[in-house]
Amino acid sequence: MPELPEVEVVRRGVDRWATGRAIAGVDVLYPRSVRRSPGGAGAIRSALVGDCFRCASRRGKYLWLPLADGDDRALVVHLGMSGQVLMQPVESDDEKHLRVRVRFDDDDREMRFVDQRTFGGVYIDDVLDGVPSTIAHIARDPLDPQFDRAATIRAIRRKDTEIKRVLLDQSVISGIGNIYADEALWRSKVNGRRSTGSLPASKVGEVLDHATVVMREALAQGGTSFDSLYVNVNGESGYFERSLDAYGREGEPCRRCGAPIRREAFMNRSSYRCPRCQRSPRAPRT
DNA sequence: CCTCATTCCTGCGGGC
DNA sequence: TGCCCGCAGGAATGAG
Repeated sequence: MPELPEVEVVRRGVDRWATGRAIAGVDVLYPRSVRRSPGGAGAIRSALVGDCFRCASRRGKYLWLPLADGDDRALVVHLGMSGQVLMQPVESDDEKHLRVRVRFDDDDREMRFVDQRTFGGVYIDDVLDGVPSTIAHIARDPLDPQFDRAATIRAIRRKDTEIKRVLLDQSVISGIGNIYADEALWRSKVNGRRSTGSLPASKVGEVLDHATVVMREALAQGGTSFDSLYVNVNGESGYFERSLDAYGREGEPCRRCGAPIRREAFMNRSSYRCPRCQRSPRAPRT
């Protein structure tokens, strides 16, 4: 499940291998994957062919590739649940779930958007003030140099809801998904059901800092794996099995206190927490 | 304005 | 052995 670290790995790979190369063609093999693109496959093709990507940018879990000649337009990529971007030799077989292919004039590798569950997609968008218009509502992520920690703490505490919900709210802070939310809460010893109002600003800051650190650590691990030419532009950070303390560890002992990690339903998905380190709030929210 | 449930999708694995 | 069903969850959407 690509969250900020995985998407950043993809960004680095694309930035390195796909920019500056003249685009020869675009094949859309599955229209659903371009459903957010006005004009569909044809519009994507006419926007890209003959142009080239200037660089690869990212905010939260969104990636975009600004066009060099296009008047401030970009190809936006969102990986959703299962999206990958692969740089593949032109002669290699299509992946089973290959959705979009970008071919280049040179003979080097082509860029492939592969997505099994099709929650993700690619689309053309206008760039306004440096950000595609469709992601203007996405807040800056903690790895953004212009991320405003104090303002984010205020924004979180302004919300009248549970802390985990806000961590997942991309309009408040972006890049955090279910996995890193659980990890940050475990490190902070905070139960995700705690209401934002019941947490002092200092504790919210602690959660934020843990989220930042855990994502940096994941990035440091994932960043090494894409160095090969088979650009691991696929969002696998390798962080999963090795270093997670809470997520997916139901029944396994908490690495701090030994109590078995508990899985609970939350927002139509799962939350993992230590029942001893992350006690339930005393009273239900009123 | 704000919060929250619903919806999209398909492979996998457990249970029978 | 094979089928069915639950589960995985990011984020747009519309209801309340």
